[in-house]
Amino acid sequence: MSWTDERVETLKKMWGEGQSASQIAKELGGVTRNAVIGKVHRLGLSNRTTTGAAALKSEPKAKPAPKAEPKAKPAAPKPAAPEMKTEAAAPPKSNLPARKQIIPAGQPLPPQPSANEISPEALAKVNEIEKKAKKISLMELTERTCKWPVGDPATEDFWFCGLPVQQGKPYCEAHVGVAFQPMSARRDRRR
DNA sequence: CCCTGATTCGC
DNA sequence: GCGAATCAGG
Repeated sequence: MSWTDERVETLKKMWGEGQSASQIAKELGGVTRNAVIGKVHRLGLSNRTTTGAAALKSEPKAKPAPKAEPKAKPAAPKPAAPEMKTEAAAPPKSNLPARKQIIPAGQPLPPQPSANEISPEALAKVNEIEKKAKKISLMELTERTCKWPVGDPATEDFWFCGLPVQQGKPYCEAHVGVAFQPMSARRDRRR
């Protein structure tokens, strides 16, 4: 595949929208995110309002002893970028009255702190995402699917969240929220 | 581990 | 010009 005007346009458009290089690559097809990034650079359009996870803190560090720089590099074209918006990829969401008491717990899973000392927000979030849950079965679990169990294992109404996990954690972001409590009220009862 | 962009360098 | 490999950071 080559960079036709069309493809370049799509690239520019998406990049401008804050899409990640991998997403753009996926969209275009036939190219990898590396190719996209490479092109982006060659095109001159680079830094936008840094996307999502990576490359946020890349700040040109002042060199402590920059005396060995015979090359003159006065040109520093840096037209101020009025774009100061952060990534805004919020999918439209509709609210539905949450139901109560979900997040049961299979058995060997999340330590549930009295199911009420949990951040109301976290709970709300869980209810919210459970509607989006992929509802996968035990065998469909992979290293990167949320392993949060929902429903009663003894029922047909049982499934695992299955959403993309939070990096490192076994659950998706929402479930991580209720699974890993900051530990506060529940002090050590053993001492 | 997964993801992100940045750079390098052989083609 | 292109992009895989590699790097750097979250």
